[in-house]
Amino acid sequence: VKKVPEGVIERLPLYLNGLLQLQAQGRKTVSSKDIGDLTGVNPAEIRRDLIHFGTFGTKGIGYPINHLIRTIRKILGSDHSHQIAIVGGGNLGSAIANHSGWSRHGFVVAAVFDTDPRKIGTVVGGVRVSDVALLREIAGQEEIKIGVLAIPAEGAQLTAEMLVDAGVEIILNYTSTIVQLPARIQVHNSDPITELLYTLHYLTTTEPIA
Amino acid sequence: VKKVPEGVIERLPLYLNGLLQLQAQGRKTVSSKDIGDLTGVNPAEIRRDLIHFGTFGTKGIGYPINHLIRTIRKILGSDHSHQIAIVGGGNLGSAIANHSGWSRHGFVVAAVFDTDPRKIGTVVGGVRVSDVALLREIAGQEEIKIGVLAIPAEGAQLTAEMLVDAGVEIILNYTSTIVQLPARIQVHNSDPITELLYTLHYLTTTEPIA
DNA sequence: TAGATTGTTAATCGATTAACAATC
DNA sequence: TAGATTGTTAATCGATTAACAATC
Repeated sequence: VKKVPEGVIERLPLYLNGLLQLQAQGRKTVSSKDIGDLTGVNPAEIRRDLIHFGTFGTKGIGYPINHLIRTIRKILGSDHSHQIAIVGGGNLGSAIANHSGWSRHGFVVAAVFDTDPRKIGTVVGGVRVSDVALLREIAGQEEIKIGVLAIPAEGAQLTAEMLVDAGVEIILNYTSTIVQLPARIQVHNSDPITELLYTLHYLTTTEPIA
Repeated sequence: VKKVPEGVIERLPLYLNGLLQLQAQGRKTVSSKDIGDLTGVNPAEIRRDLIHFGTFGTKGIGYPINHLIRTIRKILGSDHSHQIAIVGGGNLGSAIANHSGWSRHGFVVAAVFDTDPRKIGTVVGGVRVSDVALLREIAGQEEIKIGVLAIPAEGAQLTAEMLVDAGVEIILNYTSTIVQLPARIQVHNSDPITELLYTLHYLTTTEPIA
């Protein structure tokens, strides 16, 4: 097994989404061109990406869709289940917890935490909200490796550290705070403002502020 | 002016966040090493990135923080205001509308849309929720160029097309649907599940499913 | 057989990193 | 002067794309 570039792994979920969409349409076979049309990725790049993991295609025909989906899931690790914890039971945390797609990809929302006594004990996304003070204990018990930060920016650093203490290895950060954590922890920043900022540069109508 | 690689533009918002954090701490000057420590980007890369836009640094000293922040804002286009529309007034839409950081970066939440008659007319994030049927009219009036999809996956494609019809050029898509739009439209996918999927591959504990 | 599409090679392109002279 | 840090060059590395023989 050779080293697989990070870029390849980043594109696999995109391919998976596209394949699931095509599968739902009843397709049995897909070509790299089909996937390319749907995802915007160059077909040659898709073929090159897939070869890292073996040869599943048939010349002249394409790829068997079910087999390809299974294979990508195995590569990504979404063929078995992963527990996640959501910190923050407000609008954002609720929206994430109620997302309908988790189970389809093997994720289980195992815990939701908040500091607000009025929220603790209520049910969000089918899970009872727990006090953040119990984070370490519960996250340990439930073998949670993935944490979602859906809280105000101020508490991000401290809460991220608590998650790491509890054994979490992947953090999805919805705040604009840049959290400082050990290098082994994967932090994915998903703040809408930061995500939109870089797109502004490509606005065609760069209206001058007269 | 030479062509600036996309990667550079993508990193600028990250630098900006880091700089704002350091500015809040009272710093007047920063080195590329400071920014690198905070953002995880190689200092040499930061210096190379900045040179695309001119030379603002002083050898032996570093960069004047206020000037650098102003410059990055100008490059990105966040030095003047941009109206955004949020489609979906549920938990996710509300969370996004209520985000405290919009105004700090020149964004104005100008409209929130929903299809649910019970939501239309209520106030979310300081904005009255409008019927999606009025999307085209209102988005045109308000000169909205940025739309956020905070709705169930099923409606994503159709709603995205409505946004484009109304003149929107940038779409932040929180659904897992891959939307098909003209190439000139910038779509940024921010579905939490898709974002988490690729991180799984790097989980240290790749527990086999015995 | 003719058309389609893979797997693979070759060519290009851009991004990353290290290193260091210039200079505050 | 000594230490720090930029701007810039050079070397490396990986990603992208086009092209095509192989083959269903």
